This record gives sequence, C-alpha cells and structure tokens, in this order.
Amino acid sequence: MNTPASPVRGRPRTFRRDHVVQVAMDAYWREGPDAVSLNEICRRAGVSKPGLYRAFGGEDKLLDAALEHYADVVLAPNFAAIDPDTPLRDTLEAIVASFTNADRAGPPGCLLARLQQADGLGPLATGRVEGLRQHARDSLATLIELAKARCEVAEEIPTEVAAAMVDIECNAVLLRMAAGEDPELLRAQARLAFSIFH
Amino acid sequence: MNTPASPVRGRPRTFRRDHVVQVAMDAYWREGPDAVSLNEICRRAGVSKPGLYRAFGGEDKLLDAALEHYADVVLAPNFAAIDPDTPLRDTLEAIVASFTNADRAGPPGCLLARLQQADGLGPLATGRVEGLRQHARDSLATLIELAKARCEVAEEIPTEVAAAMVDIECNAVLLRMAAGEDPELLRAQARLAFSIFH
DNA sequence: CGAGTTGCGTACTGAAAGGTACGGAAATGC
DNA sequence: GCATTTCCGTACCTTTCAGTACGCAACTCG
Repeated sequence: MNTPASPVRGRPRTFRRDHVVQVAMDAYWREGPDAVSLNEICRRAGVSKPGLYRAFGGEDKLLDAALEHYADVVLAPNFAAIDPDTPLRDTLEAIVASFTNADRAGPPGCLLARLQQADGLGPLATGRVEGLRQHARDSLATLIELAKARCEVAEEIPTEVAAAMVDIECNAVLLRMAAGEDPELLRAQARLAFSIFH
Repeated sequence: MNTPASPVRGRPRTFRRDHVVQVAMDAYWREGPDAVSLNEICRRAGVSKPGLYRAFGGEDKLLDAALEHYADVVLAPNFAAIDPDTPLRDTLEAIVASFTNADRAGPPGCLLARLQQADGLGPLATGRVEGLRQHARDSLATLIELAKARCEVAEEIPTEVAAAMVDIECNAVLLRMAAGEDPELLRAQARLAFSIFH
C-alpha cells in the first residue's frame, strides 16, 4: 500500500503520513474531536496545513484515517485478547480492569466512545464509527451466545439487549475515565452492573 | 429578586431575560453547549449581543443561568415525583420510562448529562454541574438506603457504588436518547441492568 | 419644553476556524 | 546547464467566534 510505484523522479517526499495519523489519533483520543483543530494538529505534528490537506483532503478524511488507525492498533488487539471460552464475567471483569487501569497505554478513555458522543462529524467518520460500533455489538452478541450455551446467561434475556447493555456500560466507563472520574468507583460500579450474568 | 426597586426613571426595559434563558436552555439541551454559539442564541432569541452581555455577562454566566433554570423546571419536578416508599425497581423503571418516552416535554436527553460530557465549560457552569451531579447521587443513595431497609437491595452492596451505577446508567440512557438511539432497546437494556435490585 | 437617566442595538475588534492560490525547492533526465 | 516532474510551505481567503465602543432611543423630572 506504501510507495505505490516508487516515483524516483521529482522532489522526494518528506511528509510522514503515518506520523500525522498518530498525532491526530492521540489528539482526538485525548481531547475529543471538537476540542482539537486542524491548525493544532498541524502545529503538533510539525506539518504545514496544505501538506495535511494534500495527504488527507480535509478534516473528515483525517479523522477517518485516525479512527482507522485506532481500530487497527487499539481496538483489534483488545478484541483479539478475548478468549471466548473463559466465563463471561471474567472476560468483562478483565475488560473493565483494562479500561480503568491507569498504566494502560495511551490516554484514558476511548476514541471511538468519544466519537459516538460527538456530533457533526462528517460522512466518512460517521460511517466508520457506525461500522465499528456495530462490530463491537456483534462481537459482544457472539460472546453472550456462547455464554448462554454455558448457562452463564439466562435464556430469556434477548442477546441483543444484553449486548447493548454491555456495550453501553463499557462506553460509559470509558467516557467517565476520560472525564477523570475515580477508576476504583467505576470498576466497582461495572462489577455490580455485570453481576447480572452467571 | 426581580425589579429590585422598580426604576421608573429612564427608558423602560424591553429585554426579557427569562425568555433568553429559556431559549438558551433549549438550545444547549437540544444541541449541546459546544454546538451552539452566543451569536446563534442571540439570533434565536431575537436579542442583540450587547443586550445579552449586559444581562448575563458572558458565555459562562449564560450557561450557568440556563442550567439553573433547567434544574428548577426539569430536574426538581423529576426528583419531586419520586415516591421513596415505592419499590426501587418500580421507581427506576418509571424514571427510565420517562427518559425514553417520545412524548416527553422538551428535547430528548438531558442538559445536565450533556454538560457532564462537555469540557472547557467555565468555572460557574462547572461548579453548578458538579453540585447537581452530587445532589443526584445523594438522592439516589438515600433511595438505595431505603430500599436496603426493605431488603430490596443486598446489604453487601456499598450504597455509593449502587448509586454510581444507577447514575451512570441513567446518564448513558439520556445521552443515547439525545443521540437518537432506539428507545425500546434502551429501555430493555436499562431494565436488564436494574434487575440486580430485588 | 429641555435636562437627566436608563436601556438598546449598529457596527466594530482581534483571534481562530477550515480551506486554498501560488510560487519556490529538490529531485531526475537529457 | 536546462527542462521536467514532483512536492512543499508562506501567505492569503472567507467565515464565525467571543467580546466591546459608542451613539441613539425612550422614558421621568423640573
């Protein structure tokens, strides 16, 4: 995907696209998309604004690229770390523990959770948020189905309701973490909410 | 507090402060404080900007006044409608039903919930948000203590953890309602979360 | 009718937002 | 060296933001 044909002619490129993506992801993650301007991202990345526009094409595209990168380097490993065979409550406990761990890599909270709350995002970012959100709920639904088969979740609870509940609870924890709320209380509160399982 | 000495001298006042407060409350409630500018509020209220500045003194003061009004006309009646003697689950069910009712007065969601998510608010608004938030948690804690006495809540659950859980769940529902999520699913999900009681 | 008092809105300010026109810089090919 | 190709950043645009200077309008008092 990189250096599509190694164009040896012309001035060599010095614009480091991936570096800008990382800076943008960190900024949006840490402060939210409404609180960070393109000018500010240019300043932090040490890049000129036309350069950024040439590489991405606008605010929506940049945010979309940042979110894509976030999905690759943060979300995917998190999902991959889930073992479908461990008890659901332990899995949820581990997830919340990771969310509320102060030594976790990156800023507290979650870029995706922030973007779900923001409005006026632009079509690309909106679409990607919707996709990732749906993917998360589907994954949770699968997990819950498996837990149902192990009798850890009552049969009469609709899977998608349980998935929505876990999703909403996790998002709330992440938003509160980003807002600086007490991690201990958040963890205890989540444990209580998830005590409906098993 | 109004018309402190009825100053009959000079040009009579035409600036309707309470009208502006109502317009501002509605705008902040509906779209969030980051999405509404002072210019926009002036436009909607049919008021000049210097007039607004004379009446309030700045963005922070206006938001604070809007939030105070919200606490008076929305939050207080909601709290007053709670009967401490009805079972906790029924109370929570009724609260969530009200939150997710499409025919409810005012925009969906909650101004206070929005402000808790926003950042860069200004000292006055921040202080009032903190106070209202604390008041909500205290009220919930009282409710839960009463429910404990009626054996509807397990003794080993710390009251403040349960209060935080209910508070966070309610806020999440309100935020999702503001975001346009399916009320039916939100209601079912909340009912599931609150099934830990009794 | 002035003179005094009070309230009001037009028209401005500087800063910052997203976005772009345009000419110079740095390489290859001849 | 010179043309060609490619990329880069200074300097600008328009719009909108929060906030204000200043003069006019509308009333009471004498």
